Amino acid sequence: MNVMQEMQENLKQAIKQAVLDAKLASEDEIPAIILEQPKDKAHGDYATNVAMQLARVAKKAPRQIADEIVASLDHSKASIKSVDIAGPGFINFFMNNQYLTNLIPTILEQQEAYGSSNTGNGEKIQVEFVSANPTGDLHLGHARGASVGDSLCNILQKAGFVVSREYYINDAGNQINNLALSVEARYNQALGKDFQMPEDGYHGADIIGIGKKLAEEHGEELLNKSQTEQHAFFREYGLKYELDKLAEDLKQFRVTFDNWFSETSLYEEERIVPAIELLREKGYIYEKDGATWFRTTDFDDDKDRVLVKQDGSYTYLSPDIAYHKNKLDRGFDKLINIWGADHHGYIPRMRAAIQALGYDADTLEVEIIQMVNLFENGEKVKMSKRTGKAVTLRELMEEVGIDAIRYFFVMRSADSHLDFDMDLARSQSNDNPVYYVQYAHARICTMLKQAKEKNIDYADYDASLLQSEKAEDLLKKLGEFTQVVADAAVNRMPHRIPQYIFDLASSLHSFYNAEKVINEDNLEETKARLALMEAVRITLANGLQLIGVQAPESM
RNA sequence: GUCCCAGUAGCUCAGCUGGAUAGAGCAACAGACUUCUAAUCUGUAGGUCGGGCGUUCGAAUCGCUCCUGGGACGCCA
Repeated sequence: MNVMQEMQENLKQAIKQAVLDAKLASEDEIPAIILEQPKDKAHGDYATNVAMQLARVAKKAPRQIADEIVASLDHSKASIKSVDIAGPGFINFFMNNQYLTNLIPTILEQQEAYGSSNTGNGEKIQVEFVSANPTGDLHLGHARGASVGDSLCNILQKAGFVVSREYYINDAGNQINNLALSVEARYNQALGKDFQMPEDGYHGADIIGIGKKLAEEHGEELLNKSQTEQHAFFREYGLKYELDKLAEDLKQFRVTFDNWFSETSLYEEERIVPAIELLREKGYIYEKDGATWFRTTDFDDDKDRVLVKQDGSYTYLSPDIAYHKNKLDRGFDKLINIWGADHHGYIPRMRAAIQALGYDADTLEVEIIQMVNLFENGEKVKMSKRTGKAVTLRELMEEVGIDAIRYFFVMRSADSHLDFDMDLARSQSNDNPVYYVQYAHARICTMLKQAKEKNIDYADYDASLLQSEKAEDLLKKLGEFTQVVADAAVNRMPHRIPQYIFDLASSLHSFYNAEKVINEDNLEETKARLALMEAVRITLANGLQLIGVQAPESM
């Protein structure tokens, strides 16, 4: 627990005690004390609505209850400076902000670790994200999933969860046959032959590239192989090429995985039949119309689902059940899947599987990432996988830059549709929020560098000299960081982080414009301010790290 | 037809486990660089929180209903 949380906890305890002392309610009638930070500073540092909540229990008017609570309150215990009663019955607390200065030594000592907590208590969470089919380039939707997924993982780790990042490779289904056929077609075309693309072929530029590469490396020699050999070759070659490219693009995007899980391995290790048989033993399987069905309607799905088709092959759900069983067998407490919005209809049957396997439905959480619309020159850019015209992550990284992409995708809540404005993301101007935050970091670096050049060592700073309103705003903001990270983790809301660091950067810029940090006529104050600046720098850098954005030392 | 997401300032969005006068960025307007980076700051203006009904001390937030936009409803993956 850091100084902020400790102080809030003390305050809550003091309020609770006051309620008891005033005999307004019994121990178990008291609701959880909620402290909020009022938007208006005139309403104090913290406020509680407990008097209103108790109105019914105590059968008194909220304001009268508030009066009685305040009268019983032990001011000395919780760094309370003064108390007000306002509005319909809010109790506003003005804190003795001396405690805030304790934050600076804490932050300077913890460095990269500042913001971490044990909120997750070591809970083991597996996060599966991106998992794009290895049949083409990553596009905007995947980029959003990658940004959100990776950031969420970072945040969870910082909040004390144990995280494993996983990518599920769909390398077994029909789409891989189509990939092989597409590669074959592009290879033949590259040799100048008239060769039609298959019906459900992949039209991306990457596959044309594979065809060309094969034509250069092998000439026409591949055509001498048998049909089966050719198909197997194109399949393996295409798959490897696509996977290497996916991993490379993601790595460049600063996203790496602990595990790449192959769907084919489920077949090779014969995990699918046992998974289905397990469900059969539990009575959730039946045969109808020559197919094998999973009775998902036992668990809130609107219709039952086929596992084995009439022709004996599996539907997509079968390996997926085996896969999730495997995940659970690996001992994770919680599974988080990050899916595109077009898969949301798939959630009920997957949760049914989790429950049929004997786990709580909420062992599996699915975070849905809503659609991304791309705008350029004020117009919506059409995206189509079929024609291969989609804007790829790679193109985007080259044109816009990784920092801006990652910031843009994480700054909005994932369940909102997102309009990605190419021109704004590309612009190196003050319209672009990512630069605003980075600039704050760079500004601090410049100040610290200049202090060093002037041989000002602030190791013996006295933080109690930071008494101005702007400095106090900054300190309060700094103190919130740990809680913000914990909330973002628990509620799976990575977008809280960009919001927070934007606010922190704003407080920094405001402070910077109001007060000169380096003032050689007042060394003591300078030292205190330099220490404050370093604390802000560390916090900004830690926040940026969580969302995979760089913290430049100069701009 | 059923289900999911969204509808908040001119634009893009926060706020949604119910709380005080609904916030931010951009755009608009007025100011601030002999000063540690003006990629900044200070201020002004801008709203029937899609509509209606309900729940209660109190609703952008919860419930019902309707409207609008997007998506999903395969023995595809």
